[in-house]
Amino acid sequence: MPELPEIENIRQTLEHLGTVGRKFQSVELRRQGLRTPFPPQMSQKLKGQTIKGISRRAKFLLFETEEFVILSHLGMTGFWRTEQSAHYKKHDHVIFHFNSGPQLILNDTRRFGILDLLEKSKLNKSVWLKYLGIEPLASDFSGDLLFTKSRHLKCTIKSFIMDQKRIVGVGNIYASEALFRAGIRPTRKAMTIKHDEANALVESIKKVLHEAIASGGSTIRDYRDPNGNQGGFQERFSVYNREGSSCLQCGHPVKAKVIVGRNTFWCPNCQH
DNA sequence: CAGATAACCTGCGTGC
DNA sequence: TGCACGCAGGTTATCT
Repeated sequence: MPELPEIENIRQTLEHLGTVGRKFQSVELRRQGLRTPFPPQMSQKLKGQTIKGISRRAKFLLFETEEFVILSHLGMTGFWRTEQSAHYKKHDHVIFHFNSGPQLILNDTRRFGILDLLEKSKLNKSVWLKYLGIEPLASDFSGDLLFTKSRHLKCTIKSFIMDQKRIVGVGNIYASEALFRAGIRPTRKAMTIKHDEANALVESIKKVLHEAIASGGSTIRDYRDPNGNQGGFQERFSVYNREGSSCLQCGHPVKAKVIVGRNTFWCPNCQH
């Protein structure tokens, strides 16, 4: 489900809801795990710990306490929501109970998500974060960098920008959208991207991610922020999910094709 | 070894 | 109405 803009939106919404400062009473695990087993002794370890901050790395949400970091990846269908009463829904797998304020509930239909607990000092060495690439919204993510890193690579430019070992946070929606804005076909080999195209692509990635964050992310089916609100960026897709419809820029029909296992959309007239 | 594909899991829309 | 099939925001184990 969620790519960088959705995770960032969840992070900001949780902050606005006053999650920072809450103290854990218990953690209720309603099954053994998701994609991986839940960490042992989670409730015992977190009891009495206070959430000091909520940050994001790639598509991971990180809840920091005095001693630990709770690491949450939402896979395809995961989301967090707050709930005043103990009224649970199907696929509510984890409930954070605090000393005050609403409960925080992790719901994940397909269970592709991850929830882990790490000692603070072991965070950066953890297998989850160790191999992650550069943050696309960081100032050192530049056209120069993308150009240099993509030389001699035979993979498509689409799979390049979606590879979390290289660039983090860009998933299937924003890959198509960024390539459209940059005028680059997703089928191009990464090694054929010219220097000025690399510059345009990096600018497009940053811009599309910023715009998506500002409009609350994209809701295709499951995504909700912790208040239960849908995103708004799906109404502003240029190409994603628009196969056969007219390109908003030139009127040509939008094409679709599966690339590295994911459906991919582009305008054959605007993108070269 | 880089790159492509299958598998993990549930639900929903489509077409017969 | 029912059922089979394909497809969905991600990642990784397994192939070629």
